[in-house]
This record gives sequence, structure tokens and C-alpha cells, in this order.
Amino acid sequence: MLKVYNTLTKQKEIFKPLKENEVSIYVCGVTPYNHPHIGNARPFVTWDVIKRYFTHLGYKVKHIQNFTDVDDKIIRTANQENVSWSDISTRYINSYFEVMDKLHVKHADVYPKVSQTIPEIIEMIAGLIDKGYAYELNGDVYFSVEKFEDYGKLSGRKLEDMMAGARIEVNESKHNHMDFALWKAAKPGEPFWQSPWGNGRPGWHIECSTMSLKYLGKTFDFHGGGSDLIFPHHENEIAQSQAYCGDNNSFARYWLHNGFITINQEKMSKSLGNFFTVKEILDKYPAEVLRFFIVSTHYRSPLDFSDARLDEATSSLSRLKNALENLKELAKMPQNNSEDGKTLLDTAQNCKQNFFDAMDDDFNTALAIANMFDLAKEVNIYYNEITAGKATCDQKAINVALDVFKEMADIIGVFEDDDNSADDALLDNLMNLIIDIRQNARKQKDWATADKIRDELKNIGITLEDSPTGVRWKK
RNA sequence: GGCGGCAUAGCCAAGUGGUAAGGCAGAGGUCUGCAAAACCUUUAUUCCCCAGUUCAAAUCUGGGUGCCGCCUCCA
Repeated sequence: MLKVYNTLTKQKEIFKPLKENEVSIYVCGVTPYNHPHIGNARPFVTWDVIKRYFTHLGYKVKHIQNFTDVDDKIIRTANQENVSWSDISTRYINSYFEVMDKLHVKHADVYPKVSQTIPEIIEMIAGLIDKGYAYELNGDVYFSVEKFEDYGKLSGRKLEDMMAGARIEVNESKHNHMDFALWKAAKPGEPFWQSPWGNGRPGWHIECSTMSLKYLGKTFDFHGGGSDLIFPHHENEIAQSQAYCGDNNSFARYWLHNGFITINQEKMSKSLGNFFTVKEILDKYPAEVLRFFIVSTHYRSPLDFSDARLDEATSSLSRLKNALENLKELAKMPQNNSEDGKTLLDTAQNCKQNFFDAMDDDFNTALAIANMFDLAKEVNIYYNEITAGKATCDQKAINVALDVFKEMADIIGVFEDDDNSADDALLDNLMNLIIDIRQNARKQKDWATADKIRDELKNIGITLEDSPTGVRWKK
């Protein structure tokens, strides 16, 4: 039974899909005005794992994720570089896909862009004006927060409280200073579209309401994003969508918000300037290490980033990888129907159950991963017994353990590069030749040659491990 | 000022009433020509502090301290 923490109700709830065996997801995407930083990467890796999990549970997943490709920051960047706003957004959308692909983040079904959703946005704004929830003011259109009685229900704020703490510059003409822009009149040098209110462009919040309605309908299962989006962005989306549909139970049914990645315990963000792009991290660490680092903490917790943390993730991950290699090696040995692997078989089955139970509990990846380590430990014990000649290869146990291990890895999204492509066949053959030469040297107790080969390979990034069953190499 | 979250070993991190998962780092041992990897053993009488409820609390209640986020663009 899957339970998720819903920001709207502030508690864990049993997940019941709107449509049987289907799950619909809307995740707020990025504003492409710079390369994605690792804080950006967190929600997308998180949702990737959630999607993978739903797929393993047998759900059909529909996932929509927007690009805010018309925006103040994009326009500003474009002006600085003296190129068009679409050059900027295209460049960084490409950058987004480049790094997310490296992180093995599977694609959404649709990536709508603001610039391609203008007619629907205008239609929605016009509808909100018709229904009395919005008003025009000198070419701008604002949403009237006082008209929407549930305003504040997601973030737990009251309008009165917000007035006291508001620090935004006051536009005296607005009915309420919390009213937010649905449509912004064009300023000189800005991109614009024609509308009933004159030339202009959409405000930030309206796009997500429009796009989710367009692609997922008026009600859908999940809405996700970083916890900084709770207010005002998601609060405003609720107001727009429910006001437009005239149904205060419509729109997203479960709101999931991920915690932040921090640097020295402080939020990482472009505006603070304390960010690392995914690109630069991937120059130093393999993508799956970054991915593993992200999922090794619960998605709602803050996650402090540093090289030390990534080094730790590297070590942890290689422990799992090594166990997987051991298991694969066992699978290639002569098999029998002994019961030698009974402990392994039991462990594998328990780990799978516990892994799924953990994922069922609000996607507790940290706890789920602990089961991968438990299985890895048992695999290694069994591997040592076999290589020491104390046990034989129990086909059933080995096959089950391998299946379970691969399934868990697949949900977490690691070890996907393992299947050697044809490209690597050459390297394989070459390595086998080198290893063969070194083994001959070892037989003749020519340790100088054997160690030279091992040391030189180490220098170019290949590690040789002598085991009782032969030599293993890894990059 | 308003709203929300967090505080568990050297470090990271699970754990919402039943007697502290997992990982990293460290120490000792096994294996090895030497390594590496792997395995075994070991590392929190205790979960920020104080009081309370209970047969039983890291978990619940009250108070305190510290840190973080949102309230302004932000994943």
C-alpha cells in the first residue's frame, strides 16, 4: 500500500490513483537561462525514481514537465548577450537534456513551452476575467486573491498574515497587493504576443495551470517541484485552476515537494551564486555517483553537497557494483540444484520485500537502498564460500538474487551502463590479452613484470584484482 | 513578525510507543608473491536540553536551545 506525504494535508496519505493503473504527474520544470545546477537536478532525479517505481508496480505513467521559456531572466540574459530570447532558452533547454540524459533521467511524455501555449493561456485568463476572478489594469491582468476563498490552503498562510510580512513593492492600483500577474503588458525590447488586453506576455504562474489542464485535464494525481515553489507559485496555480474550473477539489490531488540541496547548510541557488552546475560536477564524478548521492537521502530532507559527500557516494556505490559483479560471475559458473544458496535466496526475497515496503512509504529511497547493501553483503559471503570451494552454485538462488538486485538497481537508476556495448568488445579482448601476459609472468614468479603491468594500468585508470577465480579488471 | 521543517556515532543517514537499520571513515584479523577487492570482528546503555504521560519514549505532550527554508525570482 503506497503512502505519500501530501503538502496540502501535511500528512501521509494512502495513494489512490484517479484512474486505475494510471498515474498522472505534473512536475514544474526549469526556466532555461543557465546550465542546470545540481539543485535543479534533485526534483528531476527524484521524480525519475518515483516514475520508475510506479512503472515497476505496473502503472502506466503520464508525465508532463514544462519549460518556462519566456521570462524576465531569459530576456535579461538575451539582452546581455545581444541574442534573441529564444536563442537563450533553446541553448539551455539543450543543456538540460544533455545533463539529464547523462543522469539517466527518463523523458517526460510532453515538455510544453510557454511560447507554444500562448493561445490556451489567453483563453484561460479571459475565462478568469469572465468569472470575476481577474481584472485588467493598464494592459496587465491580475488575479484577485480575495475572490478565491481558499487562497493560502497549500502554504498554510492567511492573507492577513501575508500583508504584514510582504516586502514587495506596492502597486497601489492593484485591488490587493498580493494579487499576482496573469498577463504582463509588453515593455520596450521585450517579446510579446497579441491579446485582448494588448501586446504582452504571460505571468509566471498561469502557464502551469494552463499546461496541466491541456495535457492532464482538470484533475490529476501528482504535482511536484522544489519546496520553494509552494508559495507563491503552487498556491497561485491552485487559485487559477480551481477558480477557472469552478471546482475546489480539482487540480492536483497529491502535492509532493522535495527539499533543497545546500552548500555549507545554505540553500544552493542561482541568485545566491553558491551553485555548481551539473555539467561541472560530471567532469569530476560519474553521473551515477551524483544520482546515487541524490537518492541516498529521503527526497523531503535537505541534502548538503560537498566533494566529501560525493567521495562517500563513490565508495558506497562501488561496494554495490562489486557485489553485482560477483553475482554475475557466479551466474556464469556451472550451476546445480543444490540448496547451498538458501541463505542468499531468503535474503534476496526479504530484501525485495523490504525494498518495496520502503518505497511504498513515501518513496523512502534511503531505507530502500539499505536493502541493496544487505543483499550485497550476502552475495559477497556466498561468493567467498564458492571461491573457497566450500559451496557450489545454487542456480535458483543465484538467479533470484540477480533478478532482485537488478530490479532494485533499475528503480534507483544505477548500473545502467553495465551492459557492454559492441564498442567495448575490443577493449575486452585487449584486456584479456594483457591479463594473459601478466598471468604468465606471475606463473614464472616474475613479480617485477606483473606489478609493472598492474601499476601502469592503474595509472591509466584500470584496476586489476586478482581473485581465486581469476583476474578481474575495472575502469 | 507570520508559516513550515530539522536536531540520531568521527561523518552521512533510516527509524512516530516495545528496547538504536544501512553507508563512509577508523582499528584488529582472514585471504594474497605483494597489493586490491571481499569476508569476519569491533566502533551510540543511547537519540540537542529540561519536565511530563506510559509497564515501556529517539518516537507522544509541554517548555527551552540551536540550525534551515518560505513569506521577493528560485528546484
